[in-house]
Amino acid sequence: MRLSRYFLPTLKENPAEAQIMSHRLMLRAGLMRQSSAGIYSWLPLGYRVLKNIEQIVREEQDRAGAVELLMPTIQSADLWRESGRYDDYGKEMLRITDRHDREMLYGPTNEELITDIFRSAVKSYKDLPLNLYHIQWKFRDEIRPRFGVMRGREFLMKDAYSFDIDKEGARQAYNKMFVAYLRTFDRMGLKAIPMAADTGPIGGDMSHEFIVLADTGESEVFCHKDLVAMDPPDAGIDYESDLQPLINQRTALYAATDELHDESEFNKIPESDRLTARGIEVGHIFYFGTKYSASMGAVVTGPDGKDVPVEMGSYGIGVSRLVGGIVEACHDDNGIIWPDSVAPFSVGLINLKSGDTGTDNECEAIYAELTNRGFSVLYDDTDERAGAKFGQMDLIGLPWQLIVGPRGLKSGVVEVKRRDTGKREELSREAAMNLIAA
RNA sequence: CGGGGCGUAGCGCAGCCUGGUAGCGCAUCUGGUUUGGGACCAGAGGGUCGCGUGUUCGAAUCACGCCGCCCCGACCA
Repeated sequence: MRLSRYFLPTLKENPAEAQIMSHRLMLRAGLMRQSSAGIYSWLPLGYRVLKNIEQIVREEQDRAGAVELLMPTIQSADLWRESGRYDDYGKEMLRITDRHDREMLYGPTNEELITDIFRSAVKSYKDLPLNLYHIQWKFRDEIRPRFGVMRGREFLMKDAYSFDIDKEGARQAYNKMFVAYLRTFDRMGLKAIPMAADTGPIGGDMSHEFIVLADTGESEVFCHKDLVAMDPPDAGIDYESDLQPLINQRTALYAATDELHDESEFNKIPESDRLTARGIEVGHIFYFGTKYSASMGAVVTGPDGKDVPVEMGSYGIGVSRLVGGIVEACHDDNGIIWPDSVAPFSVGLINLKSGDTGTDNECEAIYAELTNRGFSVLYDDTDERAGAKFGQMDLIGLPWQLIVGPRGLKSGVVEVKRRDTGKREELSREAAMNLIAA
């Protein structure tokens, strides 16, 4: 993409309304714009990041055996009356009426809808286990939206719903999602730590929040240091095998958010292994048994010929929140530092003297070859000053910067810079491209 | 919803107290000089001062009402 033909409205100054770093950087780097409180437009650069994150989430859900579908944003109130939540949900639910005065709502979550789909189509235990998910916009009329996309009212969420014949099956479904989440967040360059969460009336140990460590996170978290160092499960992991030992290994060590923090338990950890930090909740998984299947009549016939309500769980990932979460965790004084896997472009190509035949030709050649090799390149072909180009490129945080100027060309080199380490090298064109490709 | 703050050019702000021709920096446009870390000179464009009502000869400025946005609390991916 040529910057001169792109739409990338960056800002040199901090917008007054943005208080935390990720919000400021997202506005300044031209990723998104606020359209009203808690509601954002995604600009081209931010939309690319959002899509990249969404795709990683999708790939890991698919790998774990979940099946993607798409449910609507607008739902009928009738289903919510069946589950009893139409009244319970309160003002957080955006309620609307259509032209015939039918009561509708903008979905804040989809348990009712998925249960309805399930019950109308699945009748036998032989069709289980089943895990259905979608990635769709949700609306929750938060009392106070804040921190940009970290707590918007409209947000993109992946929500998966598992259906099993019994509790053992539900546990395996839960464990699959647990493992998938570890992999998902790791692929985005995040350290996400599973922490026990309140299980509500169901009880048990099957609810976890996944918390990304970031200095400006919303909640304070306490955990054993070793949890941070653990490697994610391998891509080749067999999701049909018994995952419980792996889960046990991840949940044995102390980890809690401030709500569930137990100071005396925490103090049993040797002091040097204690970690107190701040975190952002990016995922939440839980098992809720037959809460919806019982009230909504989602039953399957078991091997004994008797109908039983299905055991369910739900598994959320805040996709749009993750954009903010990643920026919050990955930035420096000069701007964002995207992890390679979610970066909007992998290479920023800077022509230091646009209009100069030498640098123009060199950049065109590099641009063409990198593109041919499958890299996404943002080519700054504008006639801005060098300083402005460098500043903007650091701000938007692409992993690689390739800098082409007349000075280097004289000696046959271009400069390659890694955004995360700041390391620069002067290399021949070919060597530079090989370095990026490696 | 309770408490606090803000709304003046695309962005950041001054002016308001003490009413009298709407300002500054950045950005934008034109011409020129520049060009390796957010340039310089000269010129130009851009505003129903959030909206409404009132007070007044006269309102960005005073009063009342409304709307929007931000921050602190309860809620959450």
